[in-house]
Amino acid sequence: MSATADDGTPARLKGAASWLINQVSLHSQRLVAEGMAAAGARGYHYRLLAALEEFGPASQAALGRRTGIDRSDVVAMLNELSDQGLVRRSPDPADRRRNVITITLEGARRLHSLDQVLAGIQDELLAPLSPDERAELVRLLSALLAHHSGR
Amino acid sequence: MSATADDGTPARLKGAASWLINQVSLHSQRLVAEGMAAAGARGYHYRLLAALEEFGPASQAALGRRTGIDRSDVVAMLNELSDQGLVRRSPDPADRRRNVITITLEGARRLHSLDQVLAGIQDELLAPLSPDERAELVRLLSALLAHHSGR
DNA sequence: CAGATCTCAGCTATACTGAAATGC
DNA sequence: CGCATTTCAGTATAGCTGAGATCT
Repeated sequence: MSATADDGTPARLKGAASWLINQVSLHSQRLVAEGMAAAGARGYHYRLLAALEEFGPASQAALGRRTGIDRSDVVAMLNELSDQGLVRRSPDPADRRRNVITITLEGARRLHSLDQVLAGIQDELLAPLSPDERAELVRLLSALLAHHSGR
Repeated sequence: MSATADDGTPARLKGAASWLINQVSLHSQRLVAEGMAAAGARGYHYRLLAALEEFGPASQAALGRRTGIDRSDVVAMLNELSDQGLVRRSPDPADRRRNVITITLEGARRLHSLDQVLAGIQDELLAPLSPDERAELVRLLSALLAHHSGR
């Protein structure tokens, strides 16, 4: 008798899209977390820096909306980023409730180096798929995300 | 000027498979958690009941391997399931380190009702996709999972 | 002795909630 | 006044680690 290393997965789970997505997401999150950690960053940092470079200086609330990061976590992440000199936080003269967050030169440099890290992660994550299959996967997932985030 | 309800997502993120998978997984997890909670259960409960019905009575360690649930969490989940009378925990006479976990009649009944719940969830999750697209998505995700779990 | 099993206590990261302080 | 923004404190969950007790 004795078990082989892996006992096999219940058929019900192997056929369920929800199970598959969650399991693959686990591997994906691990790859991102490890890759970012090796570069001294986090997934959240990348999201925020990307939003800042693409859309320019913004309030914390706008950043949260764009990146899907909770207002509360935006505060903590910007503390870390500004401690590292990657962003600047200054009061908005036009609306004194707000802070204007600006990406620094060093922040942009860091973002571009993280771009390389993330590209490597995509390649590792999608390794078994052909270019056509990768594009198809992105298309299908985008359709799901659009449907569920526009609720 | 002025922001619309949604500020848009950075292009870098929209094109990254890792981001898409994680975002869709978030919706998926929410749907599963809500559906199971409405039926008085949890995702972990379904996984364990499914493994027990498909492979028969098993030790806790084997259950953990089959369902991807940590040994430590298996303990807590089986406490809940046996409190509800859905499984029975008895010492293994052949190996006194082990417990033999058996699904009860009521456990099997519960599993079948959760099958219906989960089918509804798949349908909601994959709503915007055609049957062919759903099959293709499952195929692509299965390939990714096979690649990354066989490391 | 090494190694497997079950259990408990506790940790980390992600995502989120509630409420206060401030300003529009 | 209602509403938005920033901040802090705290919650929930999943996944995981370490260690002890027991047994093969």
